[in-house]
Amino acid sequence: MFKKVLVVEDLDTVAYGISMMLKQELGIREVHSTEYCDKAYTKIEGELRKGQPYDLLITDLSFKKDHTPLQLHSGKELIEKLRQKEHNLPIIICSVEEKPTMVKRFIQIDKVSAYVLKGRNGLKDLKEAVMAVFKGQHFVSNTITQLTKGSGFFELEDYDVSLLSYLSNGFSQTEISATLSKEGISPSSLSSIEKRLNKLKDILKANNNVQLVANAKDLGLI
Amino acid sequence: MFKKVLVVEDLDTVAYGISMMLKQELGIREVHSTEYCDKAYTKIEGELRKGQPYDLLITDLSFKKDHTPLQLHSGKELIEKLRQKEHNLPIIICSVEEKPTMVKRFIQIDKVSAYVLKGRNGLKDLKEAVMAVFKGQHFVSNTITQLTKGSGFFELEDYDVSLLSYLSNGFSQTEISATLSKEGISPSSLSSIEKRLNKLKDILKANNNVQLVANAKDLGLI
DNA sequence: GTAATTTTTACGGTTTTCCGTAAAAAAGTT
DNA sequence: AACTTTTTTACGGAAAACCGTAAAAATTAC
Repeated sequence: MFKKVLVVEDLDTVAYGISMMLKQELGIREVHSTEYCDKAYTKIEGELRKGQPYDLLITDLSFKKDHTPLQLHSGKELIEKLRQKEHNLPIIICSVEEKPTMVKRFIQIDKVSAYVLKGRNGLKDLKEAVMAVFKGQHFVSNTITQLTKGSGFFELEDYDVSLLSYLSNGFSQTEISATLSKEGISPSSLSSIEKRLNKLKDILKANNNVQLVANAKDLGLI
Repeated sequence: MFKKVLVVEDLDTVAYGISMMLKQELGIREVHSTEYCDKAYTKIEGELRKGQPYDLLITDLSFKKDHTPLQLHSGKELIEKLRQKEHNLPIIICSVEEKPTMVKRFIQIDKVSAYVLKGRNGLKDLKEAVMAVFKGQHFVSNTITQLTKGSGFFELEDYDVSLLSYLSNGFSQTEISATLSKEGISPSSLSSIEKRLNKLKDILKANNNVQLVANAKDLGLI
């Protein structure tokens, strides 16, 4: 089994739970944990230089902002920086996000070994994942593989979410159009934005932009 | 210290972490946990009938939906049903939501003893909360009390909240005016409604109705 | 009871959203 | 290459939101 594992997770409750499981149920002796991606990166580099590198990285994706200034704001950025700097240790992502396309991306491009969905079986899945990865195998939580098959579920693109986000921040449609075209993001015309928003109103069953944003908030999309 | 505690939490990682902490650090012998609010309710009732009631309830607020049909969909509903049925055991909420008005509501109306924010200090806070509640005191995580103090915490009238609520349900200002005058609620004129909404936009720092509703959602006003 | 103040309502003008239609551009097919 | 389909953009009119001003009504003060 792995001997030295780093857990990156901002919720201390979760970090504690994972660490305990790794130690008690998998008998891993050295389990370190940190609440920030920046610290995680320096730790990984540091231990490597000491000649005592980590065997495995388990990381969350989203981290709450607080008042410490950071370079790396998400698990995604941490992973990308690690791979960019040729750190090849196996990585397990442990997150509540269940977007199939993202998961695929992580596994194919960033060579992530496993994707565990935090949920009713999160910890059991993680245990399985660690064992699988130790054998050189991959692991993805069931609920996600199910999602990739049944495509009846609606999934919004980042573009749509950003529109909703702009709206919720008080931008008018005209202002959104101007902002997008300034940033070279397409489509950017007022007309296209209206069309997208109409599609979203249809999906989220809203009569107007106000209700649209309200419903999006309720669903946790923004 | 409490002797018999029920933890209601859908993420097994979190449930595991909390349970371990309660047992190991606070020496609580009987720690049960469940992933559904419905089960939580029946357990509480059941143990009470057996004459071995729980001393304390620790519950999350939001639960992921899966394919088991449920009566109680959230911690809020569980708590309300318990109080309605005269279950007076102390309750600690442990959630990621940090909406000041909600927290106040829980403490004042539902007689919740503590509100712990899941975050970098979630587990430490929870430990403190349990000890405080055992002494008959209240506990609210720091980050939340900061929010209630800092940058103006406003008490809105029911009228204002109902306006926001109408908006979030897709009503136009004209429709709201018509509805209010039909129900004999004053003021009901379009002009007055505009004026109120302008005041609200001022208070909640919003440029337009869309942002207004978004911000109101963030604060848990609606 | 009258004056002063506040609240509610009314109205006009400008901007933005909302909604349909349609052209222009891009992407995909054969 | 020619055609079809999809995506993006353009435009015009109606509805709604936005913003200022001001009259009417209700409250309060004296």
